Amino acid sequence: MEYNFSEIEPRWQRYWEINKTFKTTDNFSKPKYYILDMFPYPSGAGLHVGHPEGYTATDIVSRYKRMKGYNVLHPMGYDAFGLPAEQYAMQTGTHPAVTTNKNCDNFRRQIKSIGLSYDWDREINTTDPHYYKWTQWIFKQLYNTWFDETINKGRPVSELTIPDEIKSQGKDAVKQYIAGKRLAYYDNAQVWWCDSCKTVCANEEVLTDGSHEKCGHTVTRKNLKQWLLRIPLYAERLLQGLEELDWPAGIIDMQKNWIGKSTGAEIDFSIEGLDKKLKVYTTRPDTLFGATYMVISPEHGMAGEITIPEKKKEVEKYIQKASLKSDLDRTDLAKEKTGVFTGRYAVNPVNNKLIPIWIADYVLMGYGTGAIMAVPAHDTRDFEFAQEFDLPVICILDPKDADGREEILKGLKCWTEDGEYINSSSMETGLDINGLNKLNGIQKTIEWLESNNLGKATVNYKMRDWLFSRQRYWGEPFPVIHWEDGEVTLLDDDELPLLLPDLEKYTPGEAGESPLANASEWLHVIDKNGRRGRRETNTMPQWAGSCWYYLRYIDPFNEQMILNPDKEKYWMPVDLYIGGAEHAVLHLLYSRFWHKVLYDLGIVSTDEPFKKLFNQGMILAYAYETATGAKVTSDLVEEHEGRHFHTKTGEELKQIVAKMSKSLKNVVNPDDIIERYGADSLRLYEMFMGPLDERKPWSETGVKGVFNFLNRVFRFFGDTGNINLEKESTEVAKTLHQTIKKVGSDIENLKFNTAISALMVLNNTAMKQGTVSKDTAETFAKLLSPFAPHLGEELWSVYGHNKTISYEPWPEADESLLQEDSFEYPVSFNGKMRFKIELPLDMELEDIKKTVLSDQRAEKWLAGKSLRKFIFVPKKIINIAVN
RNA sequence: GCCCGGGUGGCGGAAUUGGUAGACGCGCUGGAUUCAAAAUCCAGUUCUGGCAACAGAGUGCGGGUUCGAUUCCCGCCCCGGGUACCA
Repeated sequence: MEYNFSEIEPRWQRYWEINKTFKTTDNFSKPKYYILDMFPYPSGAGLHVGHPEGYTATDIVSRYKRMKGYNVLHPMGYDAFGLPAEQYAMQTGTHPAVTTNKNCDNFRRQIKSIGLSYDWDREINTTDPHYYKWTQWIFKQLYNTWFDETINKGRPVSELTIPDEIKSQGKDAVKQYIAGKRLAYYDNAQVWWCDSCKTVCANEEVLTDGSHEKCGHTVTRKNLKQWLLRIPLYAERLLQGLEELDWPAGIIDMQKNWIGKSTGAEIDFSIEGLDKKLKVYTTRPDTLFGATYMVISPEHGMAGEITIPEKKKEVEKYIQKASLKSDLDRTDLAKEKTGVFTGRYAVNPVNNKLIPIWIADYVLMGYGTGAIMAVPAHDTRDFEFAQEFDLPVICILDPKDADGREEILKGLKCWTEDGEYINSSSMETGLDINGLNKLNGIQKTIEWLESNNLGKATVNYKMRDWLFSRQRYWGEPFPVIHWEDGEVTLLDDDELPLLLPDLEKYTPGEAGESPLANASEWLHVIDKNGRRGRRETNTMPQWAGSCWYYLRYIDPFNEQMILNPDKEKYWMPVDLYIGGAEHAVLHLLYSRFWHKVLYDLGIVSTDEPFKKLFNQGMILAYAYETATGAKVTSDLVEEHEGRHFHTKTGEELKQIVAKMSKSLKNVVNPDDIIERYGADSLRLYEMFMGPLDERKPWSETGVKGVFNFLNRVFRFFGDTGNINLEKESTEVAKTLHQTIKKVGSDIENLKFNTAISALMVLNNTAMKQGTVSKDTAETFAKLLSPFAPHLGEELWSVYGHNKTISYEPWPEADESLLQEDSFEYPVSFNGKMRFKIELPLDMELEDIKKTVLSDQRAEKWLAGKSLRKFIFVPKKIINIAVN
């Protein structure tokens, strides 16, 4: 009988759909398992083979967990706001909702054709007003929350105590005070602007080379009034929370890095001739004695007053140049140090020495206090600057036995490591750290600073406020009105959702405003007192909808509340979350932030949303190039005997691995694979290629390999003529139970490639045996079904069952069958395996020694040598060391 | 520069974390079946030498620890990702 996948697969997909096989109920008595995929942006191009990789992995775990008796929540939806649909609308006038719905339909069709066991009744779409109503509602919560640093927790602004001195200044002062505390605020900000997308973007969206991660165009700086979220207030919580997560170490590192915690001290320097202090932040207060100059950033607020009149012109010129420089490609210019002397001096608090104050753009306004004390002897950047401008270098840290100590002591070389302090005491001020090491030096200096009121220990974070508005049409509108008198109000809950208005045209409004500025009817509002107002024209970034979608799956149709608390308590947290590593800092950090705010407000019961995270690796493709490195599109390549040639020139080509791309013509479409080999083959191949988290190249012959395996399975296990044994043979029984054990533990560890290989071994063993018992066949079908569910169901029905295999109990391995009473020991001489010998497990060591050493095959390795050591490791190895 | 990954046959990849290196699959070689091909089945397949039994070498490179190292330690090289004047 033929393995007719194109008949089998749609038939089971219909069965699942009609019977709602994978509908999840809120049966709180069962143990739950929430398994989530990062939902896709439904692009017009449809699914690529990368999507089914993660989806199949989660599907296997879902099906396995169901068979293990769990109540499984496994939903799917669409992150459907986004630029492409809007750009298409600009060109064609088609409403983005139309494009989006069409693309979602296509995605749904494609996803269903893979046989994934989602509960389709919970499908969500971020562009659905029923959904974004709650995105807007969360924005309101952020707006109405402040962060209480004394208890490290977000609280409603209604619980914010207003200091009396603010109260006494009147209503506006109070409003301003509250605005300064809200997690969401509207303010003038230096923002990154992408001129290609005609929108601002968050720091996180700008790549290292200064390009926009969405479109690749270089971004520029702009000053605009925008919505921002005070995510740094949660920096410590976001950092601490990482400790308890079962996430890839790399992602944890990246998040830690992004948060960028550093500890040090803020130190006040008095300024000669000015009744003001200059505050610096440093991680090395211990090096104060080596501070030979100071630097403030060109944007520093005190630049003007610090600069002496004679230097004004020069300084202004430098500041002007620096401001232009931020518009250029900064990375190229970054290396060379530039700066200008202000003419003014500060007083070093540890020894009262005067040190010059410079302005230089290597000091950034956005970090610390925007001012530093420069210690050229022990900081590479300061050292470079000192060399450039011939400033003194005083070594205060003896590197002891390090290379180049002499040069370091003379200040000719920079030393950033530990050592022993020298030149670090002052009779005048009473501080002396000579002889101490770095750790103690830092501690003692901070104590001295604090007791003399000159500074204090401080913690700093790299993470900045999150720029939360975009000049786009196709996003969630802010439920915000700006009134003519300057007041900003939010809509009431019963006014949500604030719907996106339909537009005639989707081009941006005046002066880079969002297209919503064109929606005049929608835009202008009048309150009951006749006051005029204008709605916020910016929309939320795409991250907004994906920040909390995992919560809505739990209760997708609740119109009264974001989700029911009982359901939330049952289903949260997400037990397993699989998606691409490209979201390491963006989506995963933003989500965690929102979640923590919702937790503080009592809306969710867990502090972290995603317990276990796993990243699937990218699927690459083979590409071809000539000897000179010129790429050849895949349609011009032919293969003979494992070598590759150009179809036109006959030239031999080199096979390389590259990202799938249209230009190389090596993009694989899952639809084609399903048509030729079936969904089960697609699933199986994607899992068999290699470890889930590694990047790996697609190979069509590899698909044929697993297709071949499924054919063999169908021919053997699908033929009841082969299933006639009363009692299973020992060999097959043993392999079967080994396979049960291995497949189960491999699924738990997401090692699908080796699980499939174990199934192949079992199939090979069974086929060799020629006939198996019904129990073996049914067990095999169960083990196979999470991986190849259509074939699993088909076999199950061939065995006479009329109900789905999806909820059949997962087989248990019979350990007694795996017990051995003997073991075939490899015998090595000096670590090199020479022969094998079967020995009973209960044999005494002395007998083993005698048996092995007297074995005929041992003779030649012992001849003329003396026995040094006899190593016996039970059930492992015998090694004989000879001289 | 710094922080993570990763280098194993012709290819994708296994190896219970110190114990038989190369499971499983692809490809290739030979054979069976066939008028022939496809499909299928059987056998072989790390490299070198040998008809073979067998021997030697072998997990990026160089050292080390150990009875024994793909696995642990030290020093390098290459590839991929992240990040970058963060004081």
